[in-house]
Amino acid sequence: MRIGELAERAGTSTRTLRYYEARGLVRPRRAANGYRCYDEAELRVVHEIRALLAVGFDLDDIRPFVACLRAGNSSGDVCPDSVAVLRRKLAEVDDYLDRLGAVRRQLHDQLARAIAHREETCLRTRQRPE
Amino acid sequence: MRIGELAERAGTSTRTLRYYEARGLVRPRRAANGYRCYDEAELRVVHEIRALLAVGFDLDDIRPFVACLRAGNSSGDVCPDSVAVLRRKLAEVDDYLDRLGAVRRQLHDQLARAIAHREETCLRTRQRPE
DNA sequence: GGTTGCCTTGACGTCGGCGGCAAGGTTTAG
DNA sequence: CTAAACCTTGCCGCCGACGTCAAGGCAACC
Repeated sequence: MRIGELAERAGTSTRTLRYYEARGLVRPRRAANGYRCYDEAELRVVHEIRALLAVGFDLDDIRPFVACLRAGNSSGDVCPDSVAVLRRKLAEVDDYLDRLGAVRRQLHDQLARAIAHREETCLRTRQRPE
Repeated sequence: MRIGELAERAGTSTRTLRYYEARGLVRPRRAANGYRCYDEAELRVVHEIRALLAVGFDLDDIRPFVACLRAGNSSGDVCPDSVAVLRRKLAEVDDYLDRLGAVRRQLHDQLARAIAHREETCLRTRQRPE
């Protein structure tokens, strides 16, 4: 299939597919006229890329998964390199969750104090005669 | 004080201070020779900016806090606009925490399945003679 | 032959918070 | 007089995943 059809079936743009190719993630054959020519397997690859991007991976991290799929595995997750990336990403997410939790607590406290201060000021203002 | 001293006392760079000025967050007077001239209050402002940036705010969100400080309040948090931003940011963080939690669960499951699959394959390989 | 709709490569724009450099002016100390 | 250490404005670079032209080639249909 050509690039337009793949883009539509994968729910993305032709620009995106060319970008993935430039980054070495997708390798279409070329027709005699120079047109890119993708087989069905590439649809699967593009879906894998999109799914991992949506989870927060960058394209470099996704490379092992694509290689794993290309090696004939039913899932891109099962190869050692992929598992290593999954472990690392999980650790990164855990880390980020911690920091974001701390941020949440700080924001919450900051907000609570601000509101408390406003209540106080409001009371004092009402007490003050005119 | 001049820009170099403020930068050092605030723990940042002169480039950063000029950037904040370009974004309208800091307004130094100018000396006769054109040099920027900051008073003590600006140090406080810069600290406020830095603290909020560290929490994940962008410069536009920080503007109300700076205005609040400049209005003479002891904290940049207590003005209505600041409180509104705090509320919104807290909601955004909560939202992001939810999504990141979902991502974490997906990564965890994905990793577990990949490892399980590898165990299985490993067993089958050992069973197969030679 | 002309139009339409694919396709190609190439190159610049986006967003945010700066870093870094260039080319020059100012002030102070020696 | 000169060097050092400030300061000024201005402009390009960065990162990542693309969007958005521009200029042109190819294929199919009327």
